[in-house]
Amino acid sequence: MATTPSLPITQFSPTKLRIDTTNPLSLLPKCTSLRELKQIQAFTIKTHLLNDLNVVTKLINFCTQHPTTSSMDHAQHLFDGISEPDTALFNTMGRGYSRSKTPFRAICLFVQVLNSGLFPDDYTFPSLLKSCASMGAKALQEGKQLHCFAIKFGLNNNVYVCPTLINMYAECNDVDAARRVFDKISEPCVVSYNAIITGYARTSRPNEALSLFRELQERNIKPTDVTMLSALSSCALLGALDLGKWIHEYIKKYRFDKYVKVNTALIDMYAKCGSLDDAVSIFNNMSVRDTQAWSAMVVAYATHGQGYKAISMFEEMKKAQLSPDEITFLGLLYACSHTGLVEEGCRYFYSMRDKYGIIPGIKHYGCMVDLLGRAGRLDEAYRLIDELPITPTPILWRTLLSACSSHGNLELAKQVIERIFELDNSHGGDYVILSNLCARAGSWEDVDFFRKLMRDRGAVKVPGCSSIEINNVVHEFFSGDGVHSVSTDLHRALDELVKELKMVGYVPDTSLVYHGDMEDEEKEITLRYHSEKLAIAFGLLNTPPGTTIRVVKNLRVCGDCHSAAKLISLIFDRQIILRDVQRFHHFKGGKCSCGDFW
DNA sequence: ATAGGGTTAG
Repeated sequence: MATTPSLPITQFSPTKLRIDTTNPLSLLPKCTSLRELKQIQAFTIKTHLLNDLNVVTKLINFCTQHPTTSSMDHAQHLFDGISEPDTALFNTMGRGYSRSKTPFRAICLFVQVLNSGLFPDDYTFPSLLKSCASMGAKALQEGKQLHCFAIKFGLNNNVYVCPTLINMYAECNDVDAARRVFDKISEPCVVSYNAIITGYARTSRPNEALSLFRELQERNIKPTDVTMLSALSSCALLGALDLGKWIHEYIKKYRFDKYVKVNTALIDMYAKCGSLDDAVSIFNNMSVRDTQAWSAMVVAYATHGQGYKAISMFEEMKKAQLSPDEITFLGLLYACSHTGLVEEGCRYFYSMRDKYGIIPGIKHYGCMVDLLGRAGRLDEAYRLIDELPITPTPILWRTLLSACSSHGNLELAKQVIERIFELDNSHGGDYVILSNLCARAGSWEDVDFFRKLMRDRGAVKVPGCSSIEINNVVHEFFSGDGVHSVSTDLHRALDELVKELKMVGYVPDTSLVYHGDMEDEEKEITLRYHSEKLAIAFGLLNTPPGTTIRVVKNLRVCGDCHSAAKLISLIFDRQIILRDVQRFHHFKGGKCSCGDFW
């Protein structure tokens, strides 16, 4: 492979290049390395220019463009040599700190600016606010103080400061504050729109994101590639396939498909909206694919239950000379755990650090707990969490709790729920799992104990909700809708449906119903009006025969609904694609893509 | 010398 030879020192000789020796800075645009910069700097010393603030600022700016440890050290050295820096110099140095991911230093520098009696200007705030944003919620206080200073110096309405303010609040987990800043702008530009739309998309508020996306179009403001990313991610959150397709058309029309990131967001949107085929075709048509695009495909195959394809994507990616990142590994480990490939999963987990130098994060450990737990290696999973180098989250224990539940291990489940309660006792779902486990073991006193505990602590279970999009309208159904109200056409249709299912061998699994003191018939009705059954029945009634039914559920699919969906796909010859909170289930011809392993 | 960014366990 040919490498670009580094420029020989002589090339910087002013006589050979006939360069104005009084202006060594004219060499800066051609400068490509820190070594060359130091040579230019040598000239500035010769010509007594190194005390010129403007010159030093330019040298420092060069060092901070693509910061490395040595270039930042050099910038610091240059900065320290100046006795009376001006605002511009402070700004440049501060931006360097922000870029080199040392946000705290950037903020300390701002304090120096104020103490020196200098005035911050419109260049001062963007990088400082970005520093706060990069630290997340823990920097909200600092961010608010900077906001106050921006107001004090009359810069809060500046066209460059506004979007960073919005972004800072959004990244520091206060999207509503971000919105208040946005709403005060009289004529928001597309960057401010992007900042707030992205904030909503990232905090799982897709409806607000999309309504601002519509507002932007009504105002005839031209969206950018960044707008497309957030709009697509909102569709992905909602599972809104039709809207996603519309945005895809829009992207093609305005040529946003030349951006790799937009294509990656399209892959993710199609995968999350249940159309794996479309995701694959976007990927196949991409001319340039980066690590992120490959990762999106690994995740897509994994969540659709095609573990082996996810793994082969990973192998092909390596052949394409791209290195996996932490997200690629999440997808890969996820694929292994949902396909039951325990040994492979462990091997990949260890190779992360040993071969690729990626330190496993809390989510990777989560995958490992799931992997071992599903395989019934519950004690190993428990030990893994207990010996974690990082503080476990309740989610990690909850993963193990659901493994205990599927393996019927009440003893361990009781230990695990204690560990969960140490961290969070407000999650109704945990009590329900325990109480159901106790019911299955016939331990009715324990059932009452956990039910009472849940009531006393005011812990609530999120109600199950399933939605289905038909002709651009999203219909939502809640679990138990109609159990106590007058029956409608939908309920009558569902009653008929259950009769038909029973004829082909369906037996309602009432052991999954939580309310222990109900009569069996009552339990069966509760089960019958589960949100996913209501949504599927609605889809059967309102779409032409043979159409695929796509349902999105907010929780994990219930076991009884899963059996029912398999039978429905068989007797009505319909494909049903159900997205639950963690994965996809493709029902076809009486079978599910998850192989009943979820 | 100035802004906004997709993929993330259950």
